Amino acid sequence: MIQELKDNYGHLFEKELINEIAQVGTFKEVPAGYTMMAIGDYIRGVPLLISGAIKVMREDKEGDELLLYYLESGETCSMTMNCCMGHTKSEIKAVAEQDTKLIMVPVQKMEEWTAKYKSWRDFVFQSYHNRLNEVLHILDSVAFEKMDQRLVNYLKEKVRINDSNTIQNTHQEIAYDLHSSRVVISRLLKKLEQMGAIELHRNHIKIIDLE
Amino acid sequence: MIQELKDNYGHLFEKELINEIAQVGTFKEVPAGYTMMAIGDYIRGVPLLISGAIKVMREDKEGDELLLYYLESGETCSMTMNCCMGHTKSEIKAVAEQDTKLIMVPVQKMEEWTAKYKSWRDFVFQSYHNRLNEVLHILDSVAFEKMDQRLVNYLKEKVRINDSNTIQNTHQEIAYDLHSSRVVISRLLKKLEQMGAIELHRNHIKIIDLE
DNA sequence: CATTGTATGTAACCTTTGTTACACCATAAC
DNA sequence: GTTATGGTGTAACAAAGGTTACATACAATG
Repeated sequence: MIQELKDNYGHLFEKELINEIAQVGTFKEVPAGYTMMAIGDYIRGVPLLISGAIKVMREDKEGDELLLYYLESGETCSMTMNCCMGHTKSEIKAVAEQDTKLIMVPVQKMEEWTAKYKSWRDFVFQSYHNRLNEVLHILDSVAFEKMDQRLVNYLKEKVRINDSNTIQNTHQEIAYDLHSSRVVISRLLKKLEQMGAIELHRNHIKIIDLE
Repeated sequence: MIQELKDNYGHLFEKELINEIAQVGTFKEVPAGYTMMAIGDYIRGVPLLISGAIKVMREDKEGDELLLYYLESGETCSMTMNCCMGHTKSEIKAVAEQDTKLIMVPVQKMEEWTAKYKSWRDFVFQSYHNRLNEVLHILDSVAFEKMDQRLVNYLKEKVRINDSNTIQNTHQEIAYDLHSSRVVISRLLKKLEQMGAIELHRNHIKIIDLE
């Protein structure tokens, strides 16, 4: 575990902090598709990602979903901290986008380290900073852009996160992420195909050129 | 200034911190409607609100706006901190909703106090926590609700912030805040009037009962 | 009182998005 | 093979919201 911590967090944390994390943290491996947190869950710990990616979503009362952002290696979940601080339940849902390795740190340590280590403090602030910006960008997207542009952004981000030009999703799954309907997404995807930007196949989409 | 700090922040900060703030902070008074920050501005300091309220907005490239939330007394602007940390320009616009009194603290002090005072640390985290939640609620609203419901939410919030059942705005101004068009807002307001929820007048709206 | 500028009301129309319905096709299960 | 299941394509329609256009009303000013 120490080695993985050094590889992914060595440039962020001082040696003593790395050691403390190694002592109290527990290593976890979760498969793609695994639901790591649901709305209303109580928070047990703060995750530090080693590899893979986690998809973070918002949900309304009717169970409608909206993709917020992805967490990648070297990142943590501000929302989790958010909940710990407020001693409230989770307001988001988190699902492994890929097979993911991470270290869970008990929440009590958070405050202790915040006082003790400048590097931890900076990390937590930076994390809040990043998350706030990402939520703002999603808000921009939902408020100011039309569905065709949102779909293109979505596909680009998928390509980046999974580092592959093939997107392994059904139209229905994409519709859930964008909080739209399958028919609308199929329609817009078909338009993109006719423009030569993508190729449609059953259960996967090949990205040619989203310019 | 000390007295105002004690009144509004005495329950949050220890005496030494209050004294430090009083030493380095500058007291400001801004009239309703004053633009305190525009997109792209560099940040000079962190504001601590004493009285009044500040409207925080997002803007896209075309200059279209969207109301994010209001800052009230005892609150600060995480976005500002956000920008200080990243040494980036402002991503939001801030306009005084009412005549507002506040204290500006130079950004350099922020990091110093974060190490020195637990109460300041807690305040900053709490502030991030609140802002993140507010942005999430706006996102919920934009993503999951229709314009009629968003309008009702908007009117309710206006009543709360200004502590008055009369809203001093034109339909056009409301349309800007909700990123809609004047005609749509007039249409929906008229519907609310016919339902007996509000009374429409030139330049102001009287709220009767939004249930 | 006449003029001007701004706020509001309303109709007609268009675009985007969502809904329903159904056909067709690929794959896996039998 | 046949059947069942789930994914995709498409048409027809509905609803929400945005746009254009214009009438009207109010208030401030000269």
